[in-house]
Amino acid sequence: MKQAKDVLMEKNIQPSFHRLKILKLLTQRNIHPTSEEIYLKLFKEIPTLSRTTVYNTLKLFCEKRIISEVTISGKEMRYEYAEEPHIHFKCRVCGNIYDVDKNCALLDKKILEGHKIEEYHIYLKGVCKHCRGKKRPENKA
Amino acid sequence: MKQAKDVLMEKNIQPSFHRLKILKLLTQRNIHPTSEEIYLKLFKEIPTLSRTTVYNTLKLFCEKRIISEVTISGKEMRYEYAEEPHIHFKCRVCGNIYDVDKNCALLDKKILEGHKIEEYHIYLKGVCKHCRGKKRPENKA
DNA sequence: TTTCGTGCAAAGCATTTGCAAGTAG
DNA sequence: CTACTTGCAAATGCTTTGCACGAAA
Repeated sequence: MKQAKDVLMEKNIQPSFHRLKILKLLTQRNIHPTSEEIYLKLFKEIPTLSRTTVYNTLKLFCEKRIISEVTISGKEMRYEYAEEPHIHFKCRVCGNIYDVDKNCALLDKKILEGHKIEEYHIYLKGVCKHCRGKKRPENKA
Repeated sequence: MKQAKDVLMEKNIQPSFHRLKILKLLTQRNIHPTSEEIYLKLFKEIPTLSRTTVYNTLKLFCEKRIISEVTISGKEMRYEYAEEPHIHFKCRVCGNIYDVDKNCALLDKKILEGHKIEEYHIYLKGVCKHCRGKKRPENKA
């Protein structure tokens, strides 16, 4: 795994303390946090952190294609550090988001019906393997 | 094509004037309007229409699985009347959303890595065939 | 010294909610 | 009469913006 500092330097972004913290948090495997989740988690370590900085940083990282937006929820934006496109699954019972199987022929296509494809966002919804056995599955999200 | 009135009756929804108007608008082919677009369009014919009614109706239709939510934009919710799952493409230059090719093996799967799939949302982003020839493509959305 | 990173507070925008009035069976 | 549909206005929640302070190059 590339060093967080190098990732930023390569994109001509000053590797400030806050930016490094936010990027390191995002490089954890299989997480898709909201800006609020990022803020709350880092706030414990950095009590001076502001939501604005989190938003500014996420916006900057998205523009520089370091992270990508996950719009699976429709309610709030989620973010992930993704080096290659993959598929997301959201469980309507527990609300968890899982990364699943990458072997999708669709992901290889660069042109489809004449349109140039730059980004793939594949969102599946249903009931996850952990919730399928539950007696009374209730929608959480 | 089924009659709008019958679609609602089958789901035990009173086919009120407003509901029929909203449903009929949504059954047009290949459109993915926001609630605001629906409101503005219908407001011309129905000056007493309120945004609340549009929201209430869209929520009801979603719950009854008559329409589905399209979260491709991340900014605002879009809606569509979709009888079968398909793929959406959003052009970052003109902002238009296109329905594309349905032949995706993924769409046949009911179970993936143990998770039960109930909904498919496949969003592609890039530059559409109409904008690819433009001199200075600028992001619109 | 000039630019950049940060943070507060206010504003913005899409959506939801509480409640009251009107309508239909 | 009773339940449902509608609409206004206020509230909510996520995100953006304006602006000022302070640190870094």
